[in-house]
Amino acid sequence: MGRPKDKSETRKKEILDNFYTVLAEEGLEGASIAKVAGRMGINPSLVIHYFSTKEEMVVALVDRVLEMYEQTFIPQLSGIEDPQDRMEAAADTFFGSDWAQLVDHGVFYACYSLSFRNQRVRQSLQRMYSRLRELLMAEMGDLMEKGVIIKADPGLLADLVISLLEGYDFYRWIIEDKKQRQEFCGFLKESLLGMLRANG
Amino acid sequence: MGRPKDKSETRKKEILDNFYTVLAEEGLEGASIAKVAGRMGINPSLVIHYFSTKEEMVVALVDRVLEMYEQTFIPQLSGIEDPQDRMEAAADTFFGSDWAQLVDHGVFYACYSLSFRNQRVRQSLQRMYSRLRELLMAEMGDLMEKGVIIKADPGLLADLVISLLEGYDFYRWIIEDKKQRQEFCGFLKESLLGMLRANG
Amino acid sequence: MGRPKDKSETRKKEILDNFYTVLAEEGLEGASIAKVAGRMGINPSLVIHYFSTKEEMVVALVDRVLEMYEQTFIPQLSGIEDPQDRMEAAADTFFGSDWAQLVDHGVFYACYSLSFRNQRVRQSLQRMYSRLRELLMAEMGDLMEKGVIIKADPGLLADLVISLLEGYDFYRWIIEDKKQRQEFCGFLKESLLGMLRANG
Amino acid sequence: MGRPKDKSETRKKEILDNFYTVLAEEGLEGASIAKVAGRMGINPSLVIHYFSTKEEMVVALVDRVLEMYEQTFIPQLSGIEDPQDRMEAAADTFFGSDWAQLVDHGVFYACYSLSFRNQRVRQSLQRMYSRLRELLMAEMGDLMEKGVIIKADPGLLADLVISLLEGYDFYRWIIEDKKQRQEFCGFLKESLLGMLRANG
DNA sequence: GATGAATGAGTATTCATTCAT
DNA sequence: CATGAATGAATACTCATTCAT
Repeated sequence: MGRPKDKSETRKKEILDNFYTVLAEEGLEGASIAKVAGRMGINPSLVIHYFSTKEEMVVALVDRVLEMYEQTFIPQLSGIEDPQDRMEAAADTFFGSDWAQLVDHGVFYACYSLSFRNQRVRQSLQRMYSRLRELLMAEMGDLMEKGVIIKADPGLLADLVISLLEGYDFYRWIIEDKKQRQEFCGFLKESLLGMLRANG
Repeated sequence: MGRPKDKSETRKKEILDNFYTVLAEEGLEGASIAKVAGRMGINPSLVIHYFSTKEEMVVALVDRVLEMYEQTFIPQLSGIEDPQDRMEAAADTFFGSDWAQLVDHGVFYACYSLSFRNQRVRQSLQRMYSRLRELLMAEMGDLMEKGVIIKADPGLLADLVISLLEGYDFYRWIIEDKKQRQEFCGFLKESLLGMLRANG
Repeated sequence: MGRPKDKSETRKKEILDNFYTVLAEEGLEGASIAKVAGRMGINPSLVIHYFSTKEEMVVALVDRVLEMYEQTFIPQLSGIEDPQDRMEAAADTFFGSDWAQLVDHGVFYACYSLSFRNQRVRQSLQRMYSRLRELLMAEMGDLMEKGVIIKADPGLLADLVISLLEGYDFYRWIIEDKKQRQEFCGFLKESLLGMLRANG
Repeated sequence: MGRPKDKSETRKKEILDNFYTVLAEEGLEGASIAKVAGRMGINPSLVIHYFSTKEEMVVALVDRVLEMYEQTFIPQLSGIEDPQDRMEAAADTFFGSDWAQLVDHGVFYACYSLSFRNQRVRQSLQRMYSRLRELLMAEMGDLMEKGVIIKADPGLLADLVISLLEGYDFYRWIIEDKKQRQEFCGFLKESLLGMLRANG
């Protein structure tokens, strides 16, 4: 089945991989079709042959990056029976180093940055976060029912989790001291769990 | 006094203002010396006469932007006698629209983005956040003494406030619905205050 | 055969020809990619498409110029049976007007000048002169055996010939008077032959 | 006397010295008023204040360089009584390292190179060489009278000396091996003396 | 005598893209 | 599918020079 399409698909992926690397190394300002092609040892026109336009390539990359995020948090938020355990596993995921190192920080913020001028990029971002939010909401609802966490608007709770998570991601880069960063990470996780956990 | 220096200084400011606008409109990838000069109706080489390099200009812009932030949060965090009131005033500042609209979002994240490849930019960012952190720590210490907030490591509390603040700033852009955004803002502020306020 | 390569090669030659002319007319300081392209009615970026850098183009030009020299003295130093005749033919070549007008004087000294700051250019020059020296040495050895010239270190004799030749080339440009120049040329040739010819 | 003019003169000299250095380091293509001023820590406009034009500065430099040559060979060719000794002293001067290192090689050939496009530069060169020639001619005449050297047209002999000298200067740069260069130098000097010395 | 503002043309090089092969 | 020729606009930056102070 679909042999020719396969080749095209793998080529596209290959190109996006190299574009990703260039983006990580040189930022939005420094990323160019020529550099991507240069890294691959192919002709720049070939890159355009696959993506027809630089914008198309950028959008494809953003989608790929966001997909990577998605495919990480989806499996992590399931599979554990005990709700209390599951909640903590989720927190571990978000504040763990796997998640943080999943996508190059510079690349992610380049995408975010781009969303201010590129509507398609912004929509991709919104789609991704809305899926994450939905997942968190379902989770929250479940945990509430089981009495593990406070009873509140699940949507707002999800928003809270997301912003804390992103705030952590953002601020982590500012803290240079490794020990301080680790302490900060632990404290943030505890604070979040404390906030959610119903208590009396 | 200091007439000649004045002219140079005002010119530099003028250039940075225009650079800021270009950056807001076209992002890092689209910002160029020629465009800045074009907006001002001057010759590109004059821009270079003042900032001998594009990098120099970028760094100057970053410093200017961060200074704007700083000069906003410093005065806001003082002047109110009653500690309880002051804490709420601070929260209002951070989650209020003034703060959010102080610096163009795209510009701020362009600066942040740049910090991944430009050491000087990163250091400027770190300097700014370290000042904010210090201020918050002092504030926290004070509030703790007065028994208004929970007793905890003031440094960690400051970190928590900063990440919540930045998480809010980040995520706000994703939420398109205005009403949802407002609700989210209010909820976040309340959550923060709730976390800080000594439980009991 | 080799059609595609042909096109590239001829284009490159075409560019070098025009570069040569620009160099002759405006010197190293005045030669620019834009001027070369301008002469050809093509886009400057096309020049860079072929020689990815100005330096690369310069080096190619130098090699081409030196090749022209080489391909002139190689055939001249052979083909005549009688050794005495051959020696005089060689002298005629070096001090004749063909050789002198082979390569534009200004261009040649521009290349030489460049060799002080560009290692590759210097090496090209050295390679050319070392070939000329080898040829002369072989010739000298032959002439010595046949008793036509003095017996001496052939390497040193070759060096002597080369410096006299270059001294002539250099100084010729200083002498404005045509008649004086011709007399000087004849005298130099005779002096050289006298020096070589075993005295009596 | 002439205080203000003095300052102006020393300033000019200072500028030319720095220009010379820049020329030696970066060649004709790389030399610019800005770089000269940069080296001196003064404003580029000040350089133009003294020389009004780049060309004027270049011409002044050429004259200065040639003057340096002149002021070296003039004193060397006098002061020794015995004619035989004087001739050998002269040869020592020309083929000695002092003369060779007097003016940076790159700078000298830059000047020579320039003479192909700048009439004033060419004339300066011609003036210098004509003085050298005159001096040599007088010397030759004297030596002929005294029977130390061959009887021939002194003008042609002077031309011969000059071209051998310049050929040596030119070719020395090509020979990389130090030992070979020294041998070559000695051989050239001997050849010259042999040629001049009355046969016998 | 010296500085600094300003210009305008010029530099090499890079860019995304199109087209023919 | 892939290359290479070609373009034209853009990039940061340098240049010599003028002018006002």
